[in-house]
Amino acid sequence: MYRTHTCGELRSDDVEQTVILCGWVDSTRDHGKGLFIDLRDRYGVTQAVVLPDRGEELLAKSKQIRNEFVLKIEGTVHRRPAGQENPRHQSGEIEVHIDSLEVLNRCEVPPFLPSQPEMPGEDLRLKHRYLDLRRRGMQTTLELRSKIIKTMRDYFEEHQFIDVETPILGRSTPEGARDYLVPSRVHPGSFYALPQSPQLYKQIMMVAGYDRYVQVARCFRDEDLRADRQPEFTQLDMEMSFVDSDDVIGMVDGLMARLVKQLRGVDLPLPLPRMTYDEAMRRFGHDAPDLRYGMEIEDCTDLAAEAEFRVFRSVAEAGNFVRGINARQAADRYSRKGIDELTEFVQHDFGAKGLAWFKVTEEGTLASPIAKNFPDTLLERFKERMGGEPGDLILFIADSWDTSCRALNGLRRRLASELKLYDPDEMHFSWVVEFPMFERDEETHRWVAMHHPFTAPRDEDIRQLKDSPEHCRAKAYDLVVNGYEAGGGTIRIHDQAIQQDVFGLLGMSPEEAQGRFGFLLDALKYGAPPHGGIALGIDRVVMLFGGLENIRDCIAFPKTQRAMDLMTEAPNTVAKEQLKELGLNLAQPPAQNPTKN
RNA sequence: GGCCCGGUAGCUCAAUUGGUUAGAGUACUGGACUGUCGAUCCAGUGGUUGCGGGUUCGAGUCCCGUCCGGGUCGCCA
Repeated sequence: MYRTHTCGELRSDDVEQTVILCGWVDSTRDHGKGLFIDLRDRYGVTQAVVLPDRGEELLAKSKQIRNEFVLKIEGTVHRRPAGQENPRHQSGEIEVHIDSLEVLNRCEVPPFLPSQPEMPGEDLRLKHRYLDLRRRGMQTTLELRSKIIKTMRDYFEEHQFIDVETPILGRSTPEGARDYLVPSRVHPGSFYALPQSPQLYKQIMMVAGYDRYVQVARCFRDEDLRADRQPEFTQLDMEMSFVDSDDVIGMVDGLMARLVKQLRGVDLPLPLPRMTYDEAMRRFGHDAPDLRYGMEIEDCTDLAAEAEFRVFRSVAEAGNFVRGINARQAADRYSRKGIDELTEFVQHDFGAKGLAWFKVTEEGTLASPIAKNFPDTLLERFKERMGGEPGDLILFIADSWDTSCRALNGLRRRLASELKLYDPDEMHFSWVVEFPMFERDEETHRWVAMHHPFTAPRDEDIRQLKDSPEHCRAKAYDLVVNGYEAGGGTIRIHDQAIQQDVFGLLGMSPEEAQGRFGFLLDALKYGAPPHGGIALGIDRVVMLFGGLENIRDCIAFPKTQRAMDLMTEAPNTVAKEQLKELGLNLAQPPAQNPTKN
């Protein structure tokens, strides 16, 4: 028998029991005639003691022990001497007096210790992920992840969903993100694509009559990485038949309440609040606003139009916008230099032309280098519109709608973080609904689907599909948590005529559409029920419930910003024979393996 | 692809606006110690300052290039 207990479960009730524990050496404290060993596994840490009276042999053996050795110890559980309990460990009231000890495996001197107080560099953590995953923080996160997925599966099972796996090797559909491609050996020159999501398959499941489908699905997108984006990620993907937006949203509301109850022991009030896309852009400049704090955008374009200040007036006259936010009581927190940094930030990151600012003085007036360009009465109206109180810092962006949205959202997030306007433990759930059906492609000026081309328009917008597509809103909904898009979904088009109209708007002929999505269009002809669904980003949900700042910490084996796995050194070159078998020639010789530097 | 930050001992960091032999904590090695829990005390090993080039009497420090890690804009239906 390897062990009778784990390193996290012994308590004072177990005193006098003979036990066997296995685990890794977290640390040792050598006192000469005896020594202490903290033995660790994923359940906890138990202190084991080699007492001075247990003989030379055991003592000598125990002195060979080093950090991260794998041990099996046998001994008896004892209550610790009074006053020597360690409240930092759950097993801190007891210790195991070692009778015999076996080194199951040695460990080379590790590049870092799982229990060391300083966090090692991320590249080192990823290279030696097996050591990193021994850290308590990673264990906690992976346990949380497992619990979240279990809760999701239980919930959907209770609601009659059926878990169906869909192919990983699929077909490239040139909409959306860049595909990861897999060459076919059997069909030289042809490629599979890894799924960006199981979107089309789950719709086909609906046609097939499996009216409630769910899957924990791995998805792949070959785009640049971010703190919250990995090339390979996991979605909780679901789809339902005979439903409209409210049904899908309600189902996810229930799931979120279940998760919050299960993981935080709190009742989440339902239904979750909803806001339209237009309102989100107007009030927050972003389709996934962080609602843990206020600092909403106010539109002052009408006031700007009255100003002699040319920057403001010309923007207003050109049909653009002067909008601002009020950072309450932040006037003292941002010096002239600090505001210069904010200016550079909005110019550089969002292409804003500039940043106009006012500080509300003790006397209640607006102070700013540009204040002299405004009559006092107008300044007063700006202040009133922005709700300015003494000590506030008011910031304005005068620019196009898009740029002002982007810049103000950027400012809002940055200021909230710097001013600590939110409790990092708090979670705020909401929905953003009624997204536009289409948006203009900047380069080609053609309409492109904002979500995907199968998204259904709102019933009341179908009439204007052809005449004014820009006003056409979709049955689309995003779940937003703390300023992150945690998930998104739509009701799909099940009407052939509408689907063809949408394709037409997107500049796709029926033949072209047939070529790209023929299998889906065919399926939709054979009795497709009204249906819709949603996909939740599980990695992000874990990140949010875990209060973490990047998605890599939620994934056992993540990739770096350059999409490398530092442990396995994937991707890597392959043998010439493998390429030949696939009928592939490299246009360029492969680059030197970058990790070798 | 652009911009920003970082790379110094195994690890985490320091090193005066370019100036002596690049330091500290920790880990590691050896020794001491009967109750520690970030054990303590003593001693020791450990460096191509990511890599390549340049400026200079002199470069960890300045310049150019490059690689790696991170953040971000573009991108991500």
